[in-house]
Amino acid sequence: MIRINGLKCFILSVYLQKLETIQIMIKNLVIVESPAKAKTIEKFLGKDFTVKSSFGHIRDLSKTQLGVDLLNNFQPTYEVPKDKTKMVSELKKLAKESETVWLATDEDREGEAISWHLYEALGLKKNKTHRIVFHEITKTAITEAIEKPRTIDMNIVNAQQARRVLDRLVGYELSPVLWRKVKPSLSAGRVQSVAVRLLVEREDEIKVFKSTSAFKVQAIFLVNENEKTTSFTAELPQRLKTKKEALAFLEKCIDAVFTVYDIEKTPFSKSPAPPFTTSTLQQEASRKLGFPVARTMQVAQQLYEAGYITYMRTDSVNLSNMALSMAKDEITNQFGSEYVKTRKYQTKSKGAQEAHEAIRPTYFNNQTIEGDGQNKKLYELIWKRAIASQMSDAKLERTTITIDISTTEEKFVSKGEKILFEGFLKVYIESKDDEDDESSEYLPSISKGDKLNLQEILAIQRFSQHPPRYTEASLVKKLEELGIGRPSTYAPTISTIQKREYVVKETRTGISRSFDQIVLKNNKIKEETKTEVFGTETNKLFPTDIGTVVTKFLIENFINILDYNFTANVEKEFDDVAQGLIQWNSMIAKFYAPFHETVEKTILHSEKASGERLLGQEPGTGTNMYAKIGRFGPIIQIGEKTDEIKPRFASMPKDQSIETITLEQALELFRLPRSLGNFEDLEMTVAVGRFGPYVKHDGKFFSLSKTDDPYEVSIERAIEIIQKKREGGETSNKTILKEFPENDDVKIMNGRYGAYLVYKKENYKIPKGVKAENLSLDACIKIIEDPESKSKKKKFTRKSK
DNA sequence: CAGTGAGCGAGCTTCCGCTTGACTT
Repeated sequence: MIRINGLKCFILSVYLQKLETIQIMIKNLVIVESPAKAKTIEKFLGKDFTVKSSFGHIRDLSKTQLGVDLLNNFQPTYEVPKDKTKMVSELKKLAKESETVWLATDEDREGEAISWHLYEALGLKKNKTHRIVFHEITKTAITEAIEKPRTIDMNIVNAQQARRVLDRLVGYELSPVLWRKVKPSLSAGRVQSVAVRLLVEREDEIKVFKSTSAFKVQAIFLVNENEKTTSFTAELPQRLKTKKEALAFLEKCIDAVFTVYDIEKTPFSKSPAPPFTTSTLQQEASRKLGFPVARTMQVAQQLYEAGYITYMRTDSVNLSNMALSMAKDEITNQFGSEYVKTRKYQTKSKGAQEAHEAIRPTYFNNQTIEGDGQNKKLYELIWKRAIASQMSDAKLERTTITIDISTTEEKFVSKGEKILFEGFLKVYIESKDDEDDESSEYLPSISKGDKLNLQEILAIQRFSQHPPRYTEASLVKKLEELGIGRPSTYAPTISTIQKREYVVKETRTGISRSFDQIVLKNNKIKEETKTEVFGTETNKLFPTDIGTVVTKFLIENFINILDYNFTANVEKEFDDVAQGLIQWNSMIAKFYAPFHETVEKTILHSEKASGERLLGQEPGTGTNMYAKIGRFGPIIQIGEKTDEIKPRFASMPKDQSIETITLEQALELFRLPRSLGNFEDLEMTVAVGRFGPYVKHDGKFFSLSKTDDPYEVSIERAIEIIQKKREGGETSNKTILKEFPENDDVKIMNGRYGAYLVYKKENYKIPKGVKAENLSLDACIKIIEDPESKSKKKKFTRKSK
């Protein structure tokens, strides 16, 4: 016994000793921002280095308070957010046990600030802390960085504090003004408000746009070539203003002789586009793959975490030397050395901070990857763009054929392009195959003086187009051009303005319109009127009534914040702070004094902004009817509020707007709620709520289906809906993946976030990597018993009452 | 969360930039 105990003691003491040695064994603790980056770097650095990540910022201003001391030089108060406390205390512990701490966050304003926050929050010691930076994740870059550490640059940190405090002051003072003057829960900010403004002003341009029409004239000629008849198209360079002019021109062409007057060949070359940044990736993925910007970022994040691509939130087009040589090798192997042209690109976008490389494949020899369709497609797009950026120019030749018309001075012109050397187009042409193959104009080999056979001449009425509405991606492009927002915020900004209901993303089909077409064929002129659908907008951003009213209110009262150059101007001052030329708090003071004065003035003197429009009078009573923004969104109001009269209200459906709704449409809305009669001695009423049309009975709600019209639905149908819902019981709208006959307390359900377990009305997470369908009852019970898998119920933050 | 449309009143909403999971029917 004693011996056994002794052995146990011995083992225990060895174990404890080992634990101790492990604890003091951390020589170097390196902290970066992203866990994926930490993993890569750890491999380069070897066992003397432990690499951890901060998961971005670790401290911020309070969410519920201003967090800026207005009476004390705008001194910010930072706190560690709840979801970061655990991670921060772990880092703190590790830092204490380490000989040296290396702060290796990004080399930009935010990165410098993260390092400073780490230094403060972890209580680091000056003599054992180093600040290092690298722009590319390669072994040489990292070892070089370690050889020249520096200290935290407080000027840059202060520039970040200025940025943070300014955004907080603007956002947290402007938003409450909107709550009072427009509608509660709205928001305003340096970035989002300008984004909405762009959409509102584009909509205004479209409203005042007057479409004009002119006739485009096209001739199709037939040519005999290698004993085959081919055709090609030529166009009149100028458009004809009226139908009369078009007719007169075609009449002149009757019996005319068409001769090749001139053939001109001009060589030119095309260069590839630089590799992707966040913004250009979002644009291309939207155009070529139809991805919304949020999806592009989700997929890119997965590619990054899997190690397939470099960091996806970047404003830089720069490639590391290692990447350049890998690309060169890959191009040489695949296409030959004549296709190689190593290029260094310069970032042109305003306010770029270039802490990272451009977005590129980690290894260029992976032309494709394993994974689902979306991941594969996005990866291949990134690969092609990066590879093409390192390839030689394409050499092309443009041919212009001018065709003489014997009966008039005008001449037809035909243009075509021929590729002499593909260069980078080799990579793009391959990708074009699966798209609709828009064959570039083919020009037959003809010579000067040749007579041409006319097949027909077509004069088609064409209309000028209004400026295009923004897509998510084109809005990002515009914001980037203005220097507003950062790679990490483009996608969130787009979703914020939609969440606030300033903007909706929609596909709206155009309207049909008629146009004239005149054809000359076989020396006969034929006139036709045709119809086409024009102006269809697919997945475009449209400003809502709320967005429009809020923007006009902000422009009227806070034009300097809504100014397209506001960000660019303050950025210049942030730069001055970063260089130590000015103090950050005096910069903020200069901004804040007049800004705050305007806020106060607006609260006191400005009228409520509701976008109110008088629609007309209610038939019968002659009472005024208005469309406006109410406390909960757009409404129709009948009558003004006085001491005696309470006006009547109805919410406007989402597809109608204050500006276009008619009196008749508005009156329709007051037919609801509508009583349907009794069922089981209780009244049924039909109305439209937040989740669409419903029947209310006995205090319960029953949704109408999409095919039911709330204005027309019958009493029989309503009863049917109620009974159907009752039969369906509780689980009607949940999908059960698997049940166990031997234990009906346990169920595997399929929810919005994937499969989960239900046991006696409690939910449990299924561990990652486990196929839910294959789980046995025993396995399920094991999961249920594991305290880790119990899903934490989120505290309901909304206060009752 | 299936109404409401004010303001004596209770209490709340909100910004921009860094980062990933956790979220739950």
